[in-house]
Amino acid sequence: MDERSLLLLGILMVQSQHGYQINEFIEKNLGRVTDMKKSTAYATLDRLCEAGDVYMHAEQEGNRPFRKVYSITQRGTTHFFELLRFNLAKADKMNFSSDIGMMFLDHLPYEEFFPLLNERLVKLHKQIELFESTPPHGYGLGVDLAMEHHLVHLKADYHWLASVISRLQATQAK
Amino acid sequence: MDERSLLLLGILMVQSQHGYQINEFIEKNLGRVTDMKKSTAYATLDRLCEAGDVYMHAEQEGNRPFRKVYSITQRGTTHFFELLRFNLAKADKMNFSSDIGMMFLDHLPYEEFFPLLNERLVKLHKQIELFESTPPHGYGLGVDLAMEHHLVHLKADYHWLASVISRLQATQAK
DNA sequence: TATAACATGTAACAAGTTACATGATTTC
DNA sequence: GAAATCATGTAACTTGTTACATGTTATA
Repeated sequence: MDERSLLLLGILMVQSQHGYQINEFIEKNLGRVTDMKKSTAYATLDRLCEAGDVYMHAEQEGNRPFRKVYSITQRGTTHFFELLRFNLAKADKMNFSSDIGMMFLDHLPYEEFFPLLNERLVKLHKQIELFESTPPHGYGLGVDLAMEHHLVHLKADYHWLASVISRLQATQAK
Repeated sequence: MDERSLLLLGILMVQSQHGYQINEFIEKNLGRVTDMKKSTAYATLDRLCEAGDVYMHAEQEGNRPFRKVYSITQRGTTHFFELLRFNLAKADKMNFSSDIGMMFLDHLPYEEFFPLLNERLVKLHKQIELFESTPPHGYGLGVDLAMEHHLVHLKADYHWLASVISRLQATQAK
């Protein structure tokens, strides 16, 4: 919703782009930061257009498929800064869907939940490796910080889970 | 969706309860773990009923408003364990809406973003304090672990943000 | 000549939220 | 007698996803 708009407006703050281009940029570079899908982006761009935050004009080079090029308007720029300020001052509400399962851990015997948690630990480890093997984009300080933020939480999650597993193991050993 | 069902089934694994009771339990004790709203719970209970995971019977004590008491069925129990195993083995996909804003930090001058990030830091601090001032529930190992998990991420977020602020300050000072 | 990449969308669906509606009973 | 608590919902809306539809051009 608001974050989707902020994302699109922010991308258009750099330069005018057409929808496909925007979607590609998101897919290739921001897959970790957002999960917005293409059709959502197209629809949101439409909404921003209607709201006057963004201005669209069609372009066509030769016989290539036509494109809708979006540019941010003055109004959109103002809106962007509003959304940005709000977003930066806001503390994320974090809720982790895995906490739901965690709460009911007690219903499974050790032999059951131990391999399950280990499976999760391995998945987290792979995500971290993937992250660390990817070089920084160089799209600017902000983007790098966002990536760093993500990594911090991945690692926190990993270490916590590892500690849970070893504590549970210790309890079991008694 | 699946987590909502898991949550409700898990609550009913302990004992049969009526909707209001379930909602109250969630509101009072699990507000940190889930953001499910009352009407969603009622609707989900209906769906679980239709699916045969849960069995409903109406009760009325004297003249008090009637209640729908839900009990988990054999099928529901099986389903609960399926959902639980899947949930425990799963790594959360984490995306933080605040990362969107972070990415565009560069668009604001230091004098602007510094107080905004500080405002966020204060909010995080308050959340952590609130968390730590609340005694553990004693609803079991799993619930305590889920709370601990939440706190771990809050603290990771806090420390990261503090480090970002001091690094940005250092850059600025040059 | 097939298929990947370019470029846009729509329609149907699913999930969840908000705000409202209802009505009894206990408490102040 | 008013307000809070008990107990349930429904209808309208928002948001987002999935899967499909369309047609061109470069590449293998």
